[in-house]
Amino acid sequence: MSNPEKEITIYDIARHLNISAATVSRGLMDHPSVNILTKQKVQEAAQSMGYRSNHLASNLRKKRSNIIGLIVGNLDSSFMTNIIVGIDKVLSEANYNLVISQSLDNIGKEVQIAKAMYNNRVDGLLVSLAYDTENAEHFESFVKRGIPLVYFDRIFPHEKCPGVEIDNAKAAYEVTEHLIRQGCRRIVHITAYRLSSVALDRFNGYKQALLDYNIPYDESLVLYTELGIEDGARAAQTILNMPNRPDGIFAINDACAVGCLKELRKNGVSIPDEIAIAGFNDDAVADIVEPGLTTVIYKGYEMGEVAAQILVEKLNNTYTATSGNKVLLKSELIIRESSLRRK
Amino acid sequence: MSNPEKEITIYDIARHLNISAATVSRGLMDHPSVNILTKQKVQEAAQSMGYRSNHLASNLRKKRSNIIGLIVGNLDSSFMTNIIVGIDKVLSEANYNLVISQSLDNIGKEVQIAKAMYNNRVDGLLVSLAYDTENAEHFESFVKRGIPLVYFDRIFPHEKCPGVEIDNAKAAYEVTEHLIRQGCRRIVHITAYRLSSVALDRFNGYKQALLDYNIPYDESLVLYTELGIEDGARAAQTILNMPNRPDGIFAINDACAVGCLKELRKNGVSIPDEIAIAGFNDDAVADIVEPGLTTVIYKGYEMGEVAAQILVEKLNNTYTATSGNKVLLKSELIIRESSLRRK
DNA sequence: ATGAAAGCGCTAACAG
DNA sequence: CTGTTAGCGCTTTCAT
Repeated sequence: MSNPEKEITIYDIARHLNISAATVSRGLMDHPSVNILTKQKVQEAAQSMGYRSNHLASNLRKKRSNIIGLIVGNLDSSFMTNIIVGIDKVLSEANYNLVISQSLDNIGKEVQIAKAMYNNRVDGLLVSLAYDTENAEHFESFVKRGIPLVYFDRIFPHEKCPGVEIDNAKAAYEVTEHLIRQGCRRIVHITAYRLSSVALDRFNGYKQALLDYNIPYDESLVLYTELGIEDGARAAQTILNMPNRPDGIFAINDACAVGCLKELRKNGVSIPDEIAIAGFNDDAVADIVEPGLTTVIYKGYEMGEVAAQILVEKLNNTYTATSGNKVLLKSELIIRESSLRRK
Repeated sequence: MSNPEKEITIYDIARHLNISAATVSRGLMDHPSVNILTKQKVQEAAQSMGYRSNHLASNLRKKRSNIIGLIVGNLDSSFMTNIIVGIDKVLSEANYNLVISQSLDNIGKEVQIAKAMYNNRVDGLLVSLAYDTENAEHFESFVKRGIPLVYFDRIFPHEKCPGVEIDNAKAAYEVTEHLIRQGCRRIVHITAYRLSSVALDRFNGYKQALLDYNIPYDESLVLYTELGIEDGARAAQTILNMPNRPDGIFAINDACAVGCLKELRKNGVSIPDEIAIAGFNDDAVADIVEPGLTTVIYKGYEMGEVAAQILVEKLNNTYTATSGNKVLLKSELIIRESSLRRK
């Protein structure tokens, strides 16, 4: 079973062509100082002899793995799919391999993955943190070794690690403003149990909008949850039991918003007339649920591309930090029926 | 920037302990013929000196990349997420790295990915084919070189390549049977434009159920689509224009079923009373749409685990083929309101 | 139970 | 422009 045709090496080509292996190597990698004719001969021979380069050997020699690690909370969204497509495009053009792991939004798993990637000698790292990650000590080993690390979406502010994200505060401000303009005065904010930078920024956007529109901030209207569909349903119960029932809800993700919306309707609440609802992310469910969920969309593809591009630049030492080491991408409010009141 | 502490090698440990590098190597990999005391010393030294093994070097020596390639149509589903978790569990225990690529259900991209993985010298391959892949010639190079390949979910029957899937025909039979028992007599079947093995099996299950229940098979009730949400909506239009309107729909995926369901309702069709609908996969949307979509669920985690396990066994040469080289996993019909008629 | 030595296939000084 | 040479860090005969 295990004797397929022998692998061809540069030595075989060298012998065949009566030149040195070094020249073959140079010819293959298109080194400038090789005669164009020799180059041609080498490349033709490689082709016809069925040569494929041995990355293991060249990587060992160059002390690089050519592998980029990607750590995300969860792969299960079209947003993340698009991010990966963007990343993949940039990295494959730059000849890197992508090793993907999902932390399942579990900080313990994230630590473990980081360690594994460190031992596997990835050349660089792209990370979107787990929901409940509050510090980034488990990534310090990379920073210390000078292995570049770029955060995206769920970032951790760090002097050495650029972050690509949207302006969460601004987007959240716009969502809240929209609800206010629809007439909402008591707006519940459903956020994460532990305030990541993303959650915090959105929280601040929410508060700022209230402030600007002279609506008092009411602490009792902020609900801290795990952000799953069921958590949304649970939040709905809490809301139903509130003495002074709110007239608007802004959840920081769609799953939670949808769970909440469905539960409220099940209990006879009219959406958006009694309570208007908005989410965040534009997951597939946002357009499927009835009524359609108002939400914030942002382009994963672009985010992946930008993050990967920065990483490649860091790997090539051509990266020049932007101010604050952050890149902000555009996002957009999508208004659907869950928040649109007929005047 | 790039002078972090020097990497420790087995030679450093050897020197430190006044033994040979060979012994260190053996000690580190727990070789039986090494004195237990020496082993301890080696492992302690490795620990305290901050050693991490260099996979690049050992891989070169062992002529293995330690990388498994995973090719899927699309990462965007909780089903696929679970598959990957299952795969990841088995492979990381077996000390393999996972490189993931998505073909975006595009056969051209799939061919390109296969070639890249071949050149990157993956040790093995796990593949779920793109929707429109009709042959597997682009994987023959792997077979020829004796690189093990295991298909899952969307498989291509091949003597050398085991496939892990569910009993699609049986599941489709059960869906159709359920619709028939709800009183449906004219059941539309929405399937893929190109009949993959998965689509074909489901198609056959559908036909068999009709046969068993003495319902004539009507070719005009079979709709060939691209299976997206919008394609479902388009299918709904086709159905609305049918002279003799059907009373049941069985789509082979949920996205398409949901698109169809929403469009029918928009046109005033009562679901399930006028038309009952069922899908396949239990995507998140199936439980969000109203009415809830009847569908087929199967455990991705298990499928990933089994496929990866088989691959590992093939890599260790301990795999013994099952009959027909196929493994069938369980699936289950989930009945929701989209097909449940009150009697 | 341990060591010496060779070599996996490639790249990068250095020399010419 | 090309060749020589020396490793990258590890594993593995073959000795001892």
